[in-house]
Amino acid sequence: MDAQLKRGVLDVCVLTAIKNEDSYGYKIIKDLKPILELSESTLYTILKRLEDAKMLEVRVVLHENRVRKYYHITNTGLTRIEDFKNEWKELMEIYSFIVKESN
Amino acid sequence: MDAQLKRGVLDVCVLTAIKNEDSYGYKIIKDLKPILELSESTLYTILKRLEDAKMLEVRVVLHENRVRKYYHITNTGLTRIEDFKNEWKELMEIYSFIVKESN
DNA sequence: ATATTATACCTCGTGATATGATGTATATCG
DNA sequence: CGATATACATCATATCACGAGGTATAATAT
Repeated sequence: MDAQLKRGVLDVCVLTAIKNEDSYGYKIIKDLKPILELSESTLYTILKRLEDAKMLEVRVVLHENRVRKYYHITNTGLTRIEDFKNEWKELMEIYSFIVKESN
Repeated sequence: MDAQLKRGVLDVCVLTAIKNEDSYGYKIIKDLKPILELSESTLYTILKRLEDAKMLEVRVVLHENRVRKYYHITNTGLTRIEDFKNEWKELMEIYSFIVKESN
């Protein structure tokens, strides 16, 4: 999938992957795999960005001698998802324009 | 509208604006205004990029002592639009995932 | 025993790209 | 005569996806 098209949905996908149950990087990548392929470097960059933006809160857990960073979505993060849904409506209008003009 | 979400559709919008009738920068901005706001710096950058990618061909015309650059879409440009429509299907699946998880 | 794979994190450099600021020039209208 | 419309262009900046590379432990295969 085109990288440019991905940009608008990537962070919302990550937020969605965390929304119903706290999760951590490695698991998020596996969970999203059927929906959207994303590399570790991409994901960890996004997680950092979302944490800085206070859309996620982090909790470090030791699991079988390995560090796991569990992320929890905040209200700001939930708002981001809702905002996206509204932006999607605008995007649908743009798509309609493209299809309409194509024949 | 979020700049990141725009990125995936901007070039295809410009191609669509030119598709049925050759057009030029200034006119494209005005034509797209109801659909999508884009600045001159953005548009001219995109036109240059699409021309470099052989998706557009340019023809310079003198109109009332002012230079106009008319752009014509190529087969490569038309293919880009069709490719976008297929990518849109993938994007719809991602959107479905986001909505489904948000119940 | 040793090599590979899975789990789990991270950073750095690069390339693509949207956009504001700024610049040039002509025509028209108040 | 000044403002606005028409019409082009470039540069610097900021954002961001992603490959390449790094660290470390546990489980599985050879």
